[in-house]
Amino acid sequence: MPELPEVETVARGLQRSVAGRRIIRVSLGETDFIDDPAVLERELPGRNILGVERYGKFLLLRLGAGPVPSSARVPDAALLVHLGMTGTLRPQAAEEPARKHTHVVLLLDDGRELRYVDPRRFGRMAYLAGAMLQRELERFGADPLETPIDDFVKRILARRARIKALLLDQSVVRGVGNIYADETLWRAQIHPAQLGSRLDKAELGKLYRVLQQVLRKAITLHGSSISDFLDADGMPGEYQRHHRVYGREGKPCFRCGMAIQRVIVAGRSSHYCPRCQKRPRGTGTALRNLPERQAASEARKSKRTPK
DNA sequence: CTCGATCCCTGGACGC
DNA sequence: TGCGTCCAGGGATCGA
Repeated sequence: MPELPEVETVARGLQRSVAGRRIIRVSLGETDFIDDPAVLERELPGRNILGVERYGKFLLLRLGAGPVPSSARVPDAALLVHLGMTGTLRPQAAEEPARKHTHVVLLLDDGRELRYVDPRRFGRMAYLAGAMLQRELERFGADPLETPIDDFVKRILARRARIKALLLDQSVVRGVGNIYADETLWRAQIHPAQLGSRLDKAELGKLYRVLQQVLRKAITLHGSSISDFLDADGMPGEYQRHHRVYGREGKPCFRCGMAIQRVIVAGRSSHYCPRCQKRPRGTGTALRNLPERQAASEARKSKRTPK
């Protein structure tokens, strides 16, 4: 579940530990999560890692020219790495035995290996350069920590989906995932199924501020370690101790004591307080996934799934 | 445009 | 102890 704060944590760690290093050799294991494995093997050896940045939920390893003539004009190039649910990217001593599910190993010029390990292979890796890289990055929306409030508001109001879906939509804002969406909505006291376009100015302002607060606080605590997230130094994050709703179904709301509920909104489990986050008063789709309706939906589902 | 459903994948939780 | 089953989740894709 690496989201923006976790990816930021990893990016900072890698910036410290591998920026400036040169990639000597590439070894691949399973490659079904790599856009084009052959391109990695061809393009990475000899390239310098200029720096490591976060871009939404992606790590961006900026790559230098490598062994091409210095007269040649080299387009911007980068290795994009999405950690999916269970991915880790860490430099390790070459002597250290490779863990199971190690799929990409980049041998560095100092003898260490930058290893990508991902049991579920929900991640993604791609080498992109020039216009291809540009086009790929443009698919994504605004960085929630960088974009001004007017732009944030404009992006929400331009759509008619539920606010939870909009926060998760990487083309609206990049980097927010299920945990931080739920935590933000609880703190902003907005129901996840509320239509984004129905939020008033005050609610949108609060949402914007709370989202930034939550993400910034999580970054300072090195993210949330739910199951196995570790930063680039192998250390767990601490933000999970600040979770108010995520993973707290049935437990009392920190604000009012009511039991936290979990429903499916936008296809994702969504945790919220039914008292603090008032249900949408609107019509139509906004009401579809409320708990009382979900019971009926569950019943229907199990009926037509015999075995 | 937005929705739900489905697939991908493995490990961990759970029931028996 | 050892099965089987379910579930988690981001993102791509497809049909409604």
